[in-house]
Amino acid sequence: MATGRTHRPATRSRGIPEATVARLPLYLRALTALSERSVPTVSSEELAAAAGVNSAKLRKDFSYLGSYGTRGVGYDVEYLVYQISRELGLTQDWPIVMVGIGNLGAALANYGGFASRGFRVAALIDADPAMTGKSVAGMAVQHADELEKIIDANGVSIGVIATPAGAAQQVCDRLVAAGVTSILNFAPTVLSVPDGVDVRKVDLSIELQILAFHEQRKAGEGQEEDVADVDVAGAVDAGGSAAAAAAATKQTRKGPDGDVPAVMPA
Amino acid sequence: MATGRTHRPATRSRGIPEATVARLPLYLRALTALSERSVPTVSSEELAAAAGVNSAKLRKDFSYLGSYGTRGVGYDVEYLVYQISRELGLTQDWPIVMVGIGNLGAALANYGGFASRGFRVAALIDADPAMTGKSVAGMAVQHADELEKIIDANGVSIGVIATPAGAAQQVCDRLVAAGVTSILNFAPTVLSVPDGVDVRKVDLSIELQILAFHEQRKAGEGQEEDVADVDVAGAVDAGGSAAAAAAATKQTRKGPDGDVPAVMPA
DNA sequence: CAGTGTGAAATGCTTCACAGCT
DNA sequence: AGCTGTGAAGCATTTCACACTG
Repeated sequence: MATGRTHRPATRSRGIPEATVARLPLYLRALTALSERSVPTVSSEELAAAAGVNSAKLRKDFSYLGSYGTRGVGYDVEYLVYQISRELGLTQDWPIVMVGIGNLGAALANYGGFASRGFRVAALIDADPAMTGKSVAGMAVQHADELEKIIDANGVSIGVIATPAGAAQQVCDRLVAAGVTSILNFAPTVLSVPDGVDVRKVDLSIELQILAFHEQRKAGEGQEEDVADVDVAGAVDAGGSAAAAAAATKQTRKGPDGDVPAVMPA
Repeated sequence: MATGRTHRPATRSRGIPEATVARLPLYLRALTALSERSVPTVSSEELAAAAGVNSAKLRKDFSYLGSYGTRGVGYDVEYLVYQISRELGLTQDWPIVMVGIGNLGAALANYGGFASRGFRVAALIDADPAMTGKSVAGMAVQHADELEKIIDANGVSIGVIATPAGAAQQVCDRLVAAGVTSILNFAPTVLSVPDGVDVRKVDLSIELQILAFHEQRKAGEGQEEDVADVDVAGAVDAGGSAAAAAAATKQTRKGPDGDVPAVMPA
């Protein structure tokens, strides 16, 4: 009890690991699918396969929520759906505002996944007066001036930012000042927020870059040691940045661990 | 997932932790911004702040790449941009195909962040014949029939799936069969792929659900023990699922650790 | 039995703190 | 003097393996 932790007193039992929380929506989705097919129960093995994780992890995850299974049988689908929904806070209604109704914002507004899970788009907001009044996803876009009023009137505590990077921090500040305490950020910027405000970010290009890293590595399979220049898919070089090449010469760079100095224009 | 022999014994020096790889794009973004402002060098402290991480972590991350800094001074911005780009594989050109040009697909096609970082959209593909030939982001949408041909002709190894959930696995299979080995999946489904193919997923509603979890918890701040029903922002209950309530009664549920049975319709 | 729930071991990641270089 | 680079300590997460239960 009273685990003298600095971040979050976590009374006693409410210590659900962040990694587990991040997987609950996944389980929920798999369970919802089963529920729609009227499957009454699942084993940890089956559900884990459907959610794309391993079964030991799933059982451990569920153990943080309580003992919701039946030994020798498995889990009751409907019951688990309810428990996880409740744990995630989806049994209540979450009004959200979306700021920045460009291509991405419109796509998000049209995205069905929100409404189906307790989220309700209370307003679409854009700073461009030309957008005001336009209908997106069956909803009139409102001007940024209305932001505070809308947040207040609807008791909004979650905001979604889909503006260009340059506007994001400013929008964020206004959201926070108006009472929003959770932000989902699609703009490619680091947002700074006061303590007590949560920010999660989704950066589309970051994901691709991570894939590129692994993809590049695949090409260099088989033999290592000679990291020289394995060229993938016919693309040889494309010389990243000329300035970088210049800067490179003035430094005593050292490869990974005394390895080859890597491909670099002398 | 059967970790066959895929999971890299790390020949010796090439053991860059996954967590580090995931942060490299972040550093790169911060560095690019500095570079544009013609800042010549940064300290780990400054760069860490710009990237939103702590400086010890950043230094440790960089140490996996090599010794690219100068003690007493910091890191040369241009040089580091180059090194990270190279490590991520961004000094080469990555042709990608995007499948599913709905709202989200169009948003992605228009998203500037790709082109700026070595990625080149080789083709936009949609299964709907009505979309064929339409121009999106200055590019003609092509029909799904062309998929294999396009992948082959362009040497595409990265695919982006932005189709509805129902079509995703099928599209995925075709991509893989045609030679794609990295997939970025926006459809809310678990994709199964053969060994050697990487999948990363972005699920918009999952992120919101995680925020909701933390948001819900904030409301219960101050006193614990009585988890009864702290109502947030005026939203009282909204009784999740009637079916779940029914299912609930037939089970000897046990709260987190013998805690209150939680709010639940008798 | 079959399948959950969970201590305990293994692995991975972050943070500390300081030696060592410029 | 200042700041990087890194062992070692501290946490968090995953995996193992098996006692326990319906």
